[in-house]
Amino acid sequence: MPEAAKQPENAAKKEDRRVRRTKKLLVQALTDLLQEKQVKEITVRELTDLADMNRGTFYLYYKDIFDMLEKVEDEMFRSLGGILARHGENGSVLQVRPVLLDLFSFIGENQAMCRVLLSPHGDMNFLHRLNNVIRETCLKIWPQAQTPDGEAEFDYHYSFAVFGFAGLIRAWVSRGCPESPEQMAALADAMIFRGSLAEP
Amino acid sequence: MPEAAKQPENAAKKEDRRVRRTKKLLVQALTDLLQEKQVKEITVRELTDLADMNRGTFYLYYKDIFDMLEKVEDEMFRSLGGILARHGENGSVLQVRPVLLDLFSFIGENQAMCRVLLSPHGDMNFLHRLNNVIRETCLKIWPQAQTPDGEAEFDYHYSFAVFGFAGLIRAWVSRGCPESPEQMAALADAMIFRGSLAEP
DNA sequence: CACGATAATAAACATCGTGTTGACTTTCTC
DNA sequence: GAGAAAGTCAACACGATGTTTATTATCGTG
Repeated sequence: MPEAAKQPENAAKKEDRRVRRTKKLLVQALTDLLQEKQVKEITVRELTDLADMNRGTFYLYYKDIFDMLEKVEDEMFRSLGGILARHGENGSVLQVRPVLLDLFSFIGENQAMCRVLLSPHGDMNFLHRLNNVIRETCLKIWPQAQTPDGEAEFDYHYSFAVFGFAGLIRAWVSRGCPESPEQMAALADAMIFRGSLAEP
Repeated sequence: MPEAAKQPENAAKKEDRRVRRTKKLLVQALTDLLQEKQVKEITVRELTDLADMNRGTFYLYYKDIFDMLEKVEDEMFRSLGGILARHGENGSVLQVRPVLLDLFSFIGENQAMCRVLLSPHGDMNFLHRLNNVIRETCLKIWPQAQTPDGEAEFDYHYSFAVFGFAGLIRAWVSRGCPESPEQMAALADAMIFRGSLAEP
């Protein structure tokens, strides 16, 4: 039985306009609510009320609020992965500054979501996923960084760097990103490689 | 009507033995549950079931699960505040290394709670409170650190340092604290003041 | 444009956790 | 030992959940 490929596995095919609209409204509502309360305090009812849609519609796409947050993060990491991959594809040794610049540009474009994810109401899992993505990318495309002094040592250095990086991002977006991505890239570069509280 | 001071406002007075036992059981149960699931997924019922006590008893002390977590964190920050205050009381300029040593010792003693608070299931608010405590302490007892280059600049440097510090702690406790507090203090010192990915 | 397909709505449902109450039993402190 | 306070047990109304059904609105395509 042929049962021809009705829906192409290639999910790149654009979604129905109604679906896009619904998801966008839900994400917008979630972003708004996350500014004033914890994820755990948000109910499906108030989310759909704010988005002005039927409660049942939510369950067409998400299992619960947390599942939704995770899928939103998935989308961010998909973009992030693309950025990191582009810097590693030419085979040469990674240049740090351009990567940082692209990262800060991307973050600036996604201010609202980054702000809530790193806020006190935010999601610790986001930090951990960020840690893993950057760590593994560095392992792949930055050979000389591997095992500076044992596996644990490596873990410690990267945990510090990535969490510190996240802290910098948090401070930046919570101020509304007044500095340019170039300035922030330079600042991050200095703090990662020469110390965050070092005397100049 | 006299209504003499029945319960002394001085809360330092030891609690009833039953209260101590109940709270300890609840904290233990919470710590256990946080190892396998998000805060938001924990119900009062399963918490009290695990602690083997009546559900109503929980509400004698806490409003809900999140309120409980916050009170547990309060206790940690109370201890932490004491540690930081002791280093600042002699009036002299702060010595960084001894502070770091005491911090890592304290964290080692509170491994279980630190592990869950900084895990993917953890609490972002904990990170922010940590940030504020350390930042304000430094402002008080470390005069030369004030406004290295404007208020924003100061914020960026401390956010990086404190979040990085938290990342280091996370990596350490998630490995079971195999290194000594002395080793970790030295490592943290180096990363904060000379960079986390600097060449040696 | 008109068609079939599919997304969204509306209402109803059982289920579960919540937070609070009152009467009781146990345990602590003095 | 006596009085006070903590813990237990059962019950309650309430609200959010997740699922279902029939119905309507909107979409993409030929």
